[in-house]
Amino acid sequence: MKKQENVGVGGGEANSLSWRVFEQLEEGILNGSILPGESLIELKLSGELGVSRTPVREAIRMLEQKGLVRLVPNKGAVVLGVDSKDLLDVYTIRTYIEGLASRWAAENITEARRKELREIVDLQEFYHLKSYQEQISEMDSRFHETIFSYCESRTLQHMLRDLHHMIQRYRRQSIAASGRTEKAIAEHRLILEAICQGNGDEAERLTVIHINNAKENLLKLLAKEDKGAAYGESGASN
Amino acid sequence: MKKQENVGVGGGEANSLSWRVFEQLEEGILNGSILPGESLIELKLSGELGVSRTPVREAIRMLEQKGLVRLVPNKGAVVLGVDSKDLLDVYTIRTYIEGLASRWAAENITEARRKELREIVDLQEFYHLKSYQEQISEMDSRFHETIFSYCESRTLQHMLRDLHHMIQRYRRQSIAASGRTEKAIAEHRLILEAICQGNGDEAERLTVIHINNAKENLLKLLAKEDKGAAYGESGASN
DNA sequence: CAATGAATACTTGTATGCAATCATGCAAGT
DNA sequence: ACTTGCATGATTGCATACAAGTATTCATTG
Repeated sequence: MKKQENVGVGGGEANSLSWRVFEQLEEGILNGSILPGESLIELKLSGELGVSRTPVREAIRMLEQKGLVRLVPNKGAVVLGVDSKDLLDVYTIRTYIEGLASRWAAENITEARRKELREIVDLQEFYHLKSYQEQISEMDSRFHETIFSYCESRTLQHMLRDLHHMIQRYRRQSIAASGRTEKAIAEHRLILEAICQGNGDEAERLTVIHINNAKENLLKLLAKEDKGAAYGESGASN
Repeated sequence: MKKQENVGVGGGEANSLSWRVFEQLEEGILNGSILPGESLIELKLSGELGVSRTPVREAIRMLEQKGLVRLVPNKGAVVLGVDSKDLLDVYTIRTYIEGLASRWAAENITEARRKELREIVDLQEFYHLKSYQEQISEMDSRFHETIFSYCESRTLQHMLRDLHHMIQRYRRQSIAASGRTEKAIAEHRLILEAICQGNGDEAERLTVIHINNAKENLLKLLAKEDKGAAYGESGASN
């Protein structure tokens, strides 16, 4: 038991087929191209993806642990998907715990982290001025993910990562022409400052408000959708 | 070669070898019999458990999704385990979201559920009078699990189930001779009443307090442990 | 004796084969 | 027409086979 120097896990997930299949299926489920109720048939998938059943099986097992499919005895893995109720639940849950992540991030702030976080918000502002919607959304995700990577709680980070995965479809589709972008960036900046100052109370308070605002936005969007409007209008920046 | 058993698909998850291996490994990791840093070698495990590599692999993939092991390219799956920092984090996180589960449970209360919940607390009290420690703990788990099965949020339930899994070792070992049992049952009863009355605010408030108390208890226990005392004394009932 | 390089063993990743189980459809009988 | 029983096919669960990469060991050489 000597030899340490393992592969840096940061970012680089395993490059195995199992993982690629998993990510592909997850993506499909979360962005809606694989519909809830659908059955994932190992043989069919392995044919379509050009791999054998083994990686497909493993991917399906992983999806099951994530709660994205349910294994039904002789029917295959039936897709559960994420409906609008789930979406709202996720936002509510985030209201409850993402503030905690900000609090902990504030408690664990370092100079390098201050710099990194600030850069993200600056970039987001820059992209906003340029109206680069795609990048705005990208920075939005980065901001939140960076914060909870600073919280130094494996458990909380894991939970938040899963939650963010679940809502990525909504986030991506709601990027364009957000009336809230400007406000959201301002909120990000406030949170940023609180975290940089190591003010956990304030960071938490502001984050809760921020996510509540995002949730209100989602509610409006869902109401519009119910009235028949399309999906991709109104605000992102949650 | 090995006994084929009539295994079959029956039950989908519970009966499959993969599932059993998964549960066995999970149990081992969470109760500390498989130590953090240890490598799970597929061939070794498949030999020890008398199954082939396939179910072992699948179990390991599941553990990875749960964050209990980390797959290292050519070293196998290295166990991450749950240290006391994780334990505390879990309690803190529960403080933030388990109240939400109680709130939602209160909002979705029905007559049948009132009855079921009440029975659990009654039983716990009964076992307390009889000093059946094992059953007290069992009812403790049942109480909380039942509540978040009523919250009707797949996501929240999933998250809480995982959290409870993570701390099951502590809960089990801290059953005996809890000075807090009586107090905890009283708190359960208060929460029960709030939920039964559909009073979400109160249910949430009481639950937060309850879990905070349990957390304080854990802190005391960990402090004692640091001073060299054994693990299994003092309070359960979280 | 130390260094180096080749052989070996270990470990995972992927594919395939086989058995068990369940769903489905069809035919026969009442 | 409705039910029952059987044959067939679909699908999973598990085991094994094979390939590839890596760590380790050991022998050879300077």
